[in-house]
Amino acid sequence: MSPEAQLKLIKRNTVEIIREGDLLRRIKNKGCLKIKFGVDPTTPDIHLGHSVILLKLRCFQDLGHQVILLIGDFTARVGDPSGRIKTRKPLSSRQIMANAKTYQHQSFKILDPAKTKVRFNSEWLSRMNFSRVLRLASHHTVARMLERDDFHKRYRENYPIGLHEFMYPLMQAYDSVALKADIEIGGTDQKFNLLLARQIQKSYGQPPQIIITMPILEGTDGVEKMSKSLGNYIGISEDPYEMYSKIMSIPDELIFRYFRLLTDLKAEEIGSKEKALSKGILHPKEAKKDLARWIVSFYWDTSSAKATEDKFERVFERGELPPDIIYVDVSDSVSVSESVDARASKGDTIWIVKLLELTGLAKTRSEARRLIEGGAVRCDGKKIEDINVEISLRNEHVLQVGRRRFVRVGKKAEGGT
RNA sequence: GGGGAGGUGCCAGAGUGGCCAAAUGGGGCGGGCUGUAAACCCGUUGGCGUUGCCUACGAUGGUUCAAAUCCAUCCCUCCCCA
Repeated sequence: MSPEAQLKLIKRNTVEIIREGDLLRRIKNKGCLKIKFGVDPTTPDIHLGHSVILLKLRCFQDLGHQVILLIGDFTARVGDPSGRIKTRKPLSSRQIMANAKTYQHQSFKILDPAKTKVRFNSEWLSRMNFSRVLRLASHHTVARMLERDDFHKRYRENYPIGLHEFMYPLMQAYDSVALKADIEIGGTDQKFNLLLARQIQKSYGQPPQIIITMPILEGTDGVEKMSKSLGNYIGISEDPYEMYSKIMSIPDELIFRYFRLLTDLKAEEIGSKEKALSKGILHPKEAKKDLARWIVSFYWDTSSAKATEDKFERVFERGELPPDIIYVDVSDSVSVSESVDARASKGDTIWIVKLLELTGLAKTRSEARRLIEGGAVRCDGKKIEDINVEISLRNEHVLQVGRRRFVRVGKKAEGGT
């Protein structure tokens, strides 16, 4: 593909490319470029927010370039201060390695493993001695470090900044030196770090990398960026139904942003959907279902997407029971049941509050009580009004908490103790 | 090294001897409305078979009939000066 045509594909969805001219020139001169993407293995789960970048990397791979997935196993000991108001807790190296492995595994849902090189920055960073660290640090100033938005904010608001945190951007920059990266890609929140790497590369006599920033995807709340710690994320390894449901719960305003950033649909196609929606021809819910179906098909397959949609329609559009309610056998617990209360000593019944806790529908008994008091609990479709209800276990029951959480309970084994 | 200010629930932030499981806001959860969207309204938000009991306001110990609140020591953070 011609360099110009490549550039056009690469540019799609990017926020900024510094510098575009360099990129074009490098494609012309080198052909195959090394694209670095740094991964922070502090959280193991990849979500759709990450996938915005991973999809772009996939695009590079399809154009014949080489992707380097850089696992920041060493830097994870510091933790990226980006956007943080607090210093991060360092993880154990065992935890980091485990996360890194999961990360790799998940990223291959998008990336082509054959065209992905995985590297760990402990390879070079752990071997840096103090004099080399000093040399690296001498290339940057405190004033400029404090220009970084999050540092600036923390400094101004009297929050602590660990000195080691200042090293984080430098380490990340040095990774680019070690890898001789042609391009580094990251979210817009990484711009400072990405730019710093250019400067450091120059100090080390290397041509500065081209940097590409990608938009930060909003999470299911539609406001904050998608992240696990905020609990507004959609993981790419979540089961299809979970994934589908979460997509259906995003605010309408996000539908087309998701379409653009997360699907391969042609811009014109997305545009025409958008037009149809604003004219009232297309119901937002239908547009969202299209989106959900597309995404689930991408990360799983079309048949599970279809099955998931059926289930969704059944449960939420028609109010029927889902086809695959998880079954919990509570026989053991029944026998152990503290039959302090005479009512419970019949042996074949179980207190509803306890049952909710056992099935995991409530984390604690107090929570179970609250749910019942709030009118959220149903047994076989009938609302539970009384906190003291004993559920007979001679038959199987369907327990429901809220609108979408179901569990079948029963007693299977004969013996027990 | 010297001086000063602080550490409260998931977060922010009141409370300075009993009326405090701790105001208020945010977030979460649940209910209503709906398209499982948003907005809005209501309830709830430490544990426990719960008109009561237990554990909790940085940590430990003390004063007191009674401590988030007073005292001592320790740990941590911030500011100013050097």
